[in-house]
Amino acid sequence: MPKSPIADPNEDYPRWYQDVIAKAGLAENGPVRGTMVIRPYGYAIWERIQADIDARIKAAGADNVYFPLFIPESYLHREAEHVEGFSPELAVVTIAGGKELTEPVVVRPTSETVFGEQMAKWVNSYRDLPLLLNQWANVVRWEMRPRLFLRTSEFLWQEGHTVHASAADAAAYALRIHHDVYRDFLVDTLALPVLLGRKTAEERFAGAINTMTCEGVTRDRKALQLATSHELGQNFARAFDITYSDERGEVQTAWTSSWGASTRLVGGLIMGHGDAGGLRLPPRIAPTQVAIVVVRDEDGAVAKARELGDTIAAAGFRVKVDADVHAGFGRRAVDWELKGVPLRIDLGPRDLAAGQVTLLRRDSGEKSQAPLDRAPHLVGDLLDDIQAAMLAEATEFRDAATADVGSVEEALEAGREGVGRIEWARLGPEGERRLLDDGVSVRCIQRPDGSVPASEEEPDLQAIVARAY
RNA sequence: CGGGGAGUGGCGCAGUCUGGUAGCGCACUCGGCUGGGGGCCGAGCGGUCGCAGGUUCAAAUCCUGUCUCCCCGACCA
Repeated sequence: MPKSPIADPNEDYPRWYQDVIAKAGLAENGPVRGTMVIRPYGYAIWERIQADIDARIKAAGADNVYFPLFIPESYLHREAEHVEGFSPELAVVTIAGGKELTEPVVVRPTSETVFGEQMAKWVNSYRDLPLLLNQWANVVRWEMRPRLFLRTSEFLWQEGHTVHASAADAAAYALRIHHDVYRDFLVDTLALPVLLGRKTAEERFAGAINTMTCEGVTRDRKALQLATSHELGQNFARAFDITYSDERGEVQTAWTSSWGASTRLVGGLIMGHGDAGGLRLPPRIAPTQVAIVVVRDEDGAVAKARELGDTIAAAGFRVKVDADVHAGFGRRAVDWELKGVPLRIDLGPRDLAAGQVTLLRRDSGEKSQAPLDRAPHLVGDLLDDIQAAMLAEATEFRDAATADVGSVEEALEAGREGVGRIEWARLGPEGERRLLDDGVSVRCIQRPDGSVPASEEEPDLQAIVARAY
């Protein structure tokens, strides 16, 4: 057995993560610290993530728009908590066109303020509500400790911004997005089981009255925030004067929400499913679902492989034929494994002689044979199986990493090792601060059944605690 | 900002202490042998040693200055 091209995840998880990104060709560091060059394979994954989330957002009734990258610095200052939260990580342009600007311009770290300013103009009557907008954009948050995909100074994301006539409408919509867009996408498409819940005051978005989160669990047993939805109350509506006339002609202040998910999702995918062999992609997100590998160019193997590839592609699957025989079989086998392609179909001399193909699942490593002419019909079921098995495995892993505990000290211990679950009433804000001193945070608060509570005051709430990325 | 390290072919590094023909692995190119899990042999391409100044017959190596990056601690999708 030759040495693995990547670090052992059990020995050095951070290095394993970097190795996977490099060897699978996902991304590289950009020339400026904290920036990221996303390579074709990584971007292909992001494009599929985008397409899926975008469809769900549209199904929830929001329309896409594009707002500017540059925001007047004064906008940020209009909402006190918002500036305070974002000031440390702002990139500010003070010189442009060779001249000092009279008012500095910030590179958007998020767009609540510009949206607020504009939406105030577009909302006049209760008939204009709800106003449901979304944009796909890049944002900049100057980070001290960047990590590819997980935390980069510039990242790509989607940010939704909505205006509603009542607190209840805004809350309901934010929750709807949380469930129908984020949770469903994460579970059904990325096969990542998530913990849903409310953020504590400590962890809440700057300017929000409530933040809801989807937390994933990585293979090194840390929590990773994968998507958030915020009820902004009337904080931004007041700051930007978003008002409307109601049915009786009385002027009312509106309620807003915002919600986002970023390129961090790619990091979540890597850390949620990857193994010692590299990346493992769930079939629904994999840019290439099936790789047909020609072992040797003999007896018309290449032509057979192409024919098989065409048949499978015609059935609607994303397939690539690897006829790059000069590279040697081992090299290519390892490469497809590193890239996490869910299903490999090998076509070698032995297969051809027997009129069969060799099937290899990336999720389990399981190898099997099937008649050549049957292969195309097996692909669909196999990919479905793999998708389901990956979700099941990840769920099992998460549950095994989770411990129910009864005291703050136990919660600290559990949170250091993996995920701890403790009654929120028992932990409380004091316990939360105690955990923070040792690098463990409350990832979210949830109901006993795992659903999102409507308020922190509900009885029997559970706090999920862990170390976080 | 505090503490620690590093700048040498595309990537990863040795050489620096003790100045004297710039090296190794990977990748790349060509040829051959191989071929069901990163295969082997041979031949090549490729570097003003971060930058500036100084010492010296001679500097990757010594001196001075300067810039940059990485790691560890305090913020974060």
